[in-house]
Amino acid sequence: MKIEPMDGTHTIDRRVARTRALLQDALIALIPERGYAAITVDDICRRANVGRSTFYTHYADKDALRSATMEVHLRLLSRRRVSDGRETGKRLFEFSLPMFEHADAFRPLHHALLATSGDTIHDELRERIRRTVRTELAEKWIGHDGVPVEFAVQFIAGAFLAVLAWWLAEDAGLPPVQVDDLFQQMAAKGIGP
Amino acid sequence: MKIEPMDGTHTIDRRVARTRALLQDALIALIPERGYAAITVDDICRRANVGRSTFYTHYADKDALRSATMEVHLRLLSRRRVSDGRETGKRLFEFSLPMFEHADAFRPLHHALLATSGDTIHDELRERIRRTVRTELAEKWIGHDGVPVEFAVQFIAGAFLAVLAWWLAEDAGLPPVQVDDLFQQMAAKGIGP
DNA sequence: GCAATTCTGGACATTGTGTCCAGTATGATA
DNA sequence: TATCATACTGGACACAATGTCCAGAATTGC
Repeated sequence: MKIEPMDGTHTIDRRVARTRALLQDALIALIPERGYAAITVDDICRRANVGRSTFYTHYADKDALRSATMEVHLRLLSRRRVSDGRETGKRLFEFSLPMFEHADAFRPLHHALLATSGDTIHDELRERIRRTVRTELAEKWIGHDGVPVEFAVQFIAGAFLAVLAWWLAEDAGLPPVQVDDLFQQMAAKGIGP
Repeated sequence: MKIEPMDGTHTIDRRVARTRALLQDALIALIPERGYAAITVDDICRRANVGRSTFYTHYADKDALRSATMEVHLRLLSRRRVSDGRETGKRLFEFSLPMFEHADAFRPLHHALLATSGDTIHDELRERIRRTVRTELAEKWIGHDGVPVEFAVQFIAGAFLAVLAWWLAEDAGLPPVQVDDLFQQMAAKGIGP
């Protein structure tokens, strides 16, 4: 197995490229079906029509394959962002549109990467939070500007869980009331002035 | 093994209670150390000083233990919210403060439940998004009202990923430009008028 | 105290992992 | 097209973890 040049200058053996592509595609195809955790190396190989021992000459394990797959596509994404000529400037969150566009173009991949099936540990809690937010918004929120309620639900629930996780990881202690204040404030007014 | 009454009316065998508590505590203690995925049933039992065969008389597998553990604590949370007498009214997101408070009171549990260690599938992407947001905010954002930059990073990154996942799951197609618009709008102005 | 229930440790079949190898097929190069 | 280097293959192996089962010991509820 030749070492792949970092700059992508010269091509690698066709067989290598073929095998890796088959394995990556197989993984992407399988994730929505059973969820990442339930997939075995053997599953991937059978789907890809690749010998199991071959798998291990390319990737150390299932996680390595996943990482490599992500790496390839996120690299594509960065390249696109640089080369598409939109001027980079003062507008906040310029990453978002290219990301949405890339996700749209590679739906199966991104769907696989973000599917709740990937890992069940957060899912129950997430769903619970979403339900709560949904209920509150339905009762007290006058949707405006054609923002779908469900969009707001996802936005708020996602932000909340991220903040909660961060706050718990940082032992440096804001008291609960204070984090909550920040959350309420940003949920209500956003990031702008 | 007696069936536990749904209403919690009468108590169960002391041994059962003891064993279950030991197992749940062991799981919570182990998650921050190795991450949920890497923990084996045997690990849990050794930590809890409980025979492995005993484990299986209480829970079908590791996931069942996790679910039960969450269930117990989320039940506590709902009960608290109802009974703490804060009037429920027009304010949005009343769930958040009780949740922050409960998380603070049961730090190890919630830390364990939300730790990125749980499952690695999203983590690389999450971290990447956070980095991007962090960079953009550092360059273009005049933090205000004493909102820590890192708080904003977590808030925005969390919201973005949740929205992205939802949009990909819903095949009903908003075009990328439109989702992005919604995202930008809500990130900037929040949910209020 | 006594019957009922739970805990225990060990054995077992099963599944998935990761390594290794000798033989075969295929691509790169000239 | 010939030849050499490299990649693929399938099967065997040791190992780790899962989930089931059991008979005996320990604890509990009454």
